Amino acid sequence: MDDPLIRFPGYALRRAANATAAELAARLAPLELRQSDASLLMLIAVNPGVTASAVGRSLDIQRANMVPLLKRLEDAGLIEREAIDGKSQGLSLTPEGLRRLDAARREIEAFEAELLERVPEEHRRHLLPALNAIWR
Amino acid sequence: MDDPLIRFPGYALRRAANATAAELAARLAPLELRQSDASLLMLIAVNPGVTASAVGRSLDIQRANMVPLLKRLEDAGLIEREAIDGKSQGLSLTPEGLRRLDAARREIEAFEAELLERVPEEHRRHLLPALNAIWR
DNA sequence: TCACCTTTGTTATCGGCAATAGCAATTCGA
DNA sequence: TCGAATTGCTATTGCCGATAACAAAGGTGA
Repeated sequence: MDDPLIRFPGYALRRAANATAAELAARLAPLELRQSDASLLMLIAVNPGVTASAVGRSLDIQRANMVPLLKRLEDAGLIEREAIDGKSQGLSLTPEGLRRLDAARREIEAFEAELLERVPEEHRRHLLPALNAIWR
Repeated sequence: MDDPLIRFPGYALRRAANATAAELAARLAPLELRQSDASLLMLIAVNPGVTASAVGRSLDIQRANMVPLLKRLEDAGLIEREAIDGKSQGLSLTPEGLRRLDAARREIEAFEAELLERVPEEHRRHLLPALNAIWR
């Protein structure tokens, strides 16, 4: 059937994001991690002691939505929280969190490589800068 | 803070899609349309009499999820359903649906133009083909 | 120092989108 | 014609994100 939508970059963006989200989710599912979990672990790993709200700001996750996320990661024994002052809490990975992140990183690298392979060579180097220009 | 994620096309894809989805939603909200509504109307407009499941296949919306979507559009007086045979139903726009679609189309065109303007000229023409290669 | 504004973490709730499982009715095809 | 596939549907679930409101703590300027 005739599809007038395929000429819209915005539509293509939505479809591409949906498709890849499903694939990444499938890759991370065996590790019992969701995409947001993985990004959180990555960010905490390179910024140990970072505050919850700072991570949220960087990932554009609102404070309110960070709560269940962090709780799950903590319950799973992947992160630790330590009071910085009476108000803020510093986040860090547990050894198990680090192990899980290593596994996740392998999946993510494979996923990203596969994603890039799908786009024709002539367009490949333009993808990241174009996407970043849209939201950064 | 240090962000190791920005080098991942998959992450950029997710962020870009989220950002633009919010913008488009804001543009369509005054028309009381959601993104999925608008794409549905567009598809029905150029394929009058098309079947519900065919639209769903084209947009990758499962049959089960089409039901509330179509019901809302019908309740709003934007589409009509007509039995084709005992099993399928043909979809078409009402006059009001056509008017609403015209308004939506203006918003969408403006949104898409604005989106494209954001990406630097050298990358611009690569965006659509690159995205389509990812999901098509 | 004190009053005020901001930040942080939290609860509770909602909306949009997509997925799964299962069902009844109908149509299609070998 | 009979089994398989298709269609529309109900019900439920999960993920992600948004909003509103709150208490407690920190930061700041007069």
